[in-house]
Amino acid sequence: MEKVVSEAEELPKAIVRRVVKDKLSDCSPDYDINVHKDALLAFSESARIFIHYLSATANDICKESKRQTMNAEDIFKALEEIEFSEFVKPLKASLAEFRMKNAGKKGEAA
Amino acid sequence: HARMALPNEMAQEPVYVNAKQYQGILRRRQARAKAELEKKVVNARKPYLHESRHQHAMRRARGSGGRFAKKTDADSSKRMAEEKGTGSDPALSSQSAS
Amino acid sequence: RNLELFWYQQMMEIHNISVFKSHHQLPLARIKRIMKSDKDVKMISADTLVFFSKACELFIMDLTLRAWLQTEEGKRRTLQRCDIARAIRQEEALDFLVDIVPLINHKVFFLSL
DNA sequence: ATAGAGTGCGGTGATTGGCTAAGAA
DNA sequence: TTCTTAGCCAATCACCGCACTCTAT
Repeated sequence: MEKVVSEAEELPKAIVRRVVKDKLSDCSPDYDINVHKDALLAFSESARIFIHYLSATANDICKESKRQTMNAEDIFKALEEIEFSEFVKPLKASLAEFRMKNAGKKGEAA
Repeated sequence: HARMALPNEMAQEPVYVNAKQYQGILRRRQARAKAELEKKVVNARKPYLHESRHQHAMRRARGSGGRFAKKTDADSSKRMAEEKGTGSDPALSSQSAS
Repeated sequence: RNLELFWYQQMMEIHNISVFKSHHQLPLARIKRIMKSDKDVKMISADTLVFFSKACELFIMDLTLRAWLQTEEGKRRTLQRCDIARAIRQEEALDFLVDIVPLINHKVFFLSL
């Protein structure tokens, strides 16, 4: 008798709640939407499963092309495979963001 | 798109799912069945995650509305000499301030 | 003159970068731990981690929108578990969650992968 | 050579419960 | 209508990010 998943492998409730509530206030700006506790748990769990699902798919695609380390293209392909291609565009934007941040950090010259 | 009849877990009426996801769903289902069989798996949600944080919450000052109140030096410092009516009670009878 | 302008522009650039970067909601360390709980996952690059973090965030937002549609249809002001369950049944791409969020009121809770 | 896993150290926001309005039924 | 429950507050401390070193390729 023990817990199936460690709590350490779950996303923090407050953070999931913030993301959900932010989106809800975007959906319904006129009045506030409450979030049931079990609904929050379902969001958290679904997100966890989504990570595993995307991860497994991207891994398959990576192996399929006989490479060892997963790259961005694998993830984009995986997203299309699991029919979340709508995420690809915003993800590319966040990639540029991340590259900018990294470039700004490492490049030190005067 | 191709769909597969997935036996519903607790009803007799099957649910139709995306064929690509069918295998993965079954895999997870049988993994769970296996774990239930060999480990008597139960999901016991703890009421709280950390004992120390629970104790902290129980120990904290509260307004009359049950909300956490701002810490005052009156209670943090051991025994304040005496008196000093802590006139501050931020708790209002009304919850929303809009 | 030009030197001052140059450094001013550099500072603006840096400011823009630091404004941009402040966009991860989900803790990367937690995402990494979740991914590593799959035994097939060995190494995770920094890029990959950021992708998964953002993808996960997008996923939560997408599921929230679809669930909220159900909340509205029920003319309620509280998003509840059944809203998510019905949203999942309404979109084929979310079929992988059918066992995770069942329609009937049962808290069947989860085994990892 | 590069690039990610491991480790340790600060800094900090997630965690947390009693009361009651808000809302599900 | 009755009755259940989610939001509200903010102080501690577990954990996240980031620095570093070490190892693999």
